[in-house]
Amino acid sequence: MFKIGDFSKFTCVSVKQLRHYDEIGLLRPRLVDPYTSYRYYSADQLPRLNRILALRDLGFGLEQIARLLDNDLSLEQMRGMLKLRRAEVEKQVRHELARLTRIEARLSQIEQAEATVPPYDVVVHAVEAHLAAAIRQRVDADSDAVTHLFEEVERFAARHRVRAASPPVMIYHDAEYRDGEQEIEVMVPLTAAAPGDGQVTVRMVGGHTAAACVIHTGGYDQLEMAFAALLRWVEGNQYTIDGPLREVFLRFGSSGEGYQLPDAFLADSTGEFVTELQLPIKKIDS
Amino acid sequence: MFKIGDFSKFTCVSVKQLRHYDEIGLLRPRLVDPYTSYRYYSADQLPRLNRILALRDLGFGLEQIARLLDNDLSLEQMRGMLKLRRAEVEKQVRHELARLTRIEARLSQIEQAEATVPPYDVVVHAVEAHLAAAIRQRVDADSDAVTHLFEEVERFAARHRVRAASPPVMIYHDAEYRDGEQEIEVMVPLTAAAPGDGQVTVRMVGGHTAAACVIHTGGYDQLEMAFAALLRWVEGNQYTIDGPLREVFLRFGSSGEGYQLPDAFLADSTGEFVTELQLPIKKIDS
DNA sequence: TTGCTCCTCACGTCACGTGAGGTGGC
DNA sequence: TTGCTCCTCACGTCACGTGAGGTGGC
Repeated sequence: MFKIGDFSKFTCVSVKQLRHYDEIGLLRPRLVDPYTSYRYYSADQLPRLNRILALRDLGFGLEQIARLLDNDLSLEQMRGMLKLRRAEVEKQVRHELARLTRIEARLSQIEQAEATVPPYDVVVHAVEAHLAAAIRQRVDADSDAVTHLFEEVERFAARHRVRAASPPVMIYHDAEYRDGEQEIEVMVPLTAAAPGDGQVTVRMVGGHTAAACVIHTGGYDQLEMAFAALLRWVEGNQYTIDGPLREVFLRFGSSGEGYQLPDAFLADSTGEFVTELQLPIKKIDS
Repeated sequence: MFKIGDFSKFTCVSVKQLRHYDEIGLLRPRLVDPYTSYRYYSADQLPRLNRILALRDLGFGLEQIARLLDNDLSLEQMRGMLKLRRAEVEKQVRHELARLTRIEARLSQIEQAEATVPPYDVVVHAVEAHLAAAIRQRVDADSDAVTHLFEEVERFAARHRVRAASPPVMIYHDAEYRDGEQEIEVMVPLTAAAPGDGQVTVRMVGGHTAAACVIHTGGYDQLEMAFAALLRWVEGNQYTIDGPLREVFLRFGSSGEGYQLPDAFLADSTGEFVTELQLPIKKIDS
């Protein structure tokens, strides 16, 4: 029989750890002195402790280990648990490797002089499907024509009283980005369906499980830089493009911002334009 | 300006997360209504939020991110942080890969019929250096000669009143394991130095930063199985042997157990022998 | 007697998730 | 008025580490 300190010393398991295992019932001391509450461990308990440590080293949680030890399950079950664990660890490794790639990408961004341009932070998030009033057309994306199209869909939504409190969106349906005239779709989100007319279509706009996104602040003439950063990120991180580019107009002046608050809160109404670029992506090889 | 729910929705950041970032001062809402305590966020804040999310995805902690954002440091500093982070993630990956190897080893142990033999749980821990009274000799490790040698060092330690409360140890100095006569060293730990005599040497026994260890319960004639399991584990997990095998006699009958408690606590004195095998190891390629 | 070891609370960790219980705006 | 959204506590997570404050054994 060993006092906790000795047992701790030659097992290389901290006293606190042993007490913790006692507390959760994972490894009870063979004997506890009723007067002093001193814990006494027997050499018999070493195999169990070692089994606990070995399973912990495989990444099992203590509660799970308790079940593994006490139900003493069949080899087949044990094999199942191990394979599950293996899958989890493999996933973890993939995750950390992807993280490494992101870090490398960021480092090389610093190495290159591009660090002197405003830095863009690329973030991956989902894009929800939603109902929208939309107009799709071939126009010059830089022209006033786009503004007119937005006015049209906004008028449509206002007329039917179905404008949802989310920002307007523009989708670039051509694979390539900006070269004069191209196929774009302007739209505003709706709270409920309304009958379309000759110009405006009401449709569900599909979502994406993952899109690489950047926020661009300032005029639209510099959106190209944001898009370039987005493309570099997507390539550098082993993704491939999986859908048309979306532009979300988070702030674009005071007009048409039905989803904004009353004047009292328009503290930032004089600020610059804020636009999010969303590029649907998927992992290469999956 | 957006209410927290809307801001949450199109950033794909949970409301609770935004409140948390507010609480720790990482991302304060542009405006908080003094009457309702409602939080209002501005589109201006999206770049900062995206920066937070991007850094978090690289694995930085929130407190660290706060420092990175508010001190806005030089490119050189940022590069240093990233390289540090990269090193940590690489370490993490190596750790998870080693874990994968251990899981694989355990799986293949199950696949082979060896699973029917008593399962040994191999654990890696340090072996402390310590002072000991020792006798080193070429003898047959299975013979009574070993017992006599232990009696001798125990007598020596008792005579000088320097016996430490740790179990006796035997070291196999030959590279190979058990084949009749070999070079072994028996020893008991001491609390203080004492002058050696013709037979007994007093010396510091070196420690090891890592040893693969198994607990064997039962007679010594089956220790070979434990050793075999140890060797398989060491090979299967890409380690190489880095020192002589050690046998620690954690329980070996009631005699000579000066580190045990009075009779009242000898509840397990009739139990089987308990022995730990310790094989110093190091990682291949490091 | 003095260290040394042991004990039991109790709190901290990290980034939120999950209710409980209550209020403001359409 | 009824939902819906927002608010503030407060507790839980996971495997312990770190004191604080006190006691038993040589």
